[in-house]
Amino acid sequence: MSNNNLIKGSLQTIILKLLEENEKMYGYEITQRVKELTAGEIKITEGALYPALHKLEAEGLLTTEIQQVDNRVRKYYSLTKDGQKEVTSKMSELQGFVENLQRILSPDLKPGFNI
Amino acid sequence: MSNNNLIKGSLQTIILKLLEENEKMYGYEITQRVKELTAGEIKITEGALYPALHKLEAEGLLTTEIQQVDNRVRKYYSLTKDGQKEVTSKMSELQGFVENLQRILSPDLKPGFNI
DNA sequence: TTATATATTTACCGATGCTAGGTAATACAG
DNA sequence: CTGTATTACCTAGCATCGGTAAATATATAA
Repeated sequence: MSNNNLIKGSLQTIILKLLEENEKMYGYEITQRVKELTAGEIKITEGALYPALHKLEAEGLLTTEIQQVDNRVRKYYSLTKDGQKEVTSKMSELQGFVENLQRILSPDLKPGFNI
Repeated sequence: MSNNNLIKGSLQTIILKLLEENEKMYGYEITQRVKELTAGEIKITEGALYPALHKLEAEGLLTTEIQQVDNRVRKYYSLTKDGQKEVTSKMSELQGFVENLQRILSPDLKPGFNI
């Protein structure tokens, strides 16, 4: 689905942040939301997403809850307390990185930046 | 030197952009410049930098020129014409990515963004 | 002489995401 | 009724990218 080699390292942050905003999402929903938000420019592949979700769950940052919808099983993910802390941490890490990237790539301007 | 897993995919862009600005740089110089610009927060490791430089050279985006400085060999890199085109391309790609990241991670604000 | 800074190189490793396939139910078109 | 698309999840194996750590070599300071 995606040929974007830049996502590396930010997928976890994306997942966590979306779950911070939505409280409860299932995998497929996440892929669709990201597609929507970026007008189809970033597509999270299932091969990347599901292993990432499982890893975050194994780390105790997410919990799951299975729901039956039209005879179809849906697995909802939501943040644990550790997960909530981690969002903040990951977000500021990413913000810091983008700021540094800016310092390297745009030597002229050094304004405040928020993400 | 670095534990930043976010650089993935942007190292080439960093190298190319620095060479666009400086016209001629050697490897060690690049690591030091990045360190300076980011107050030591981003450190390009040699194990990442030199292979990347060799790859860019093999792709015809960079050319090299050896200089003797104090009995020490220094390998200067500079952009080829293809390299100059590639900087523009890579920069807008990265900018586009950061914009998309913003749309995902900061659902509130959608201002113009430059990098 | 030992450590530090400059300067380049490379073999091997680890993390992360992608490809491509499987499973399964629903819905719609031919 | 069959094929295709959509929804929804999972995973083995691969590819890419950067990091670790070591080697090599010179100069300089402690």
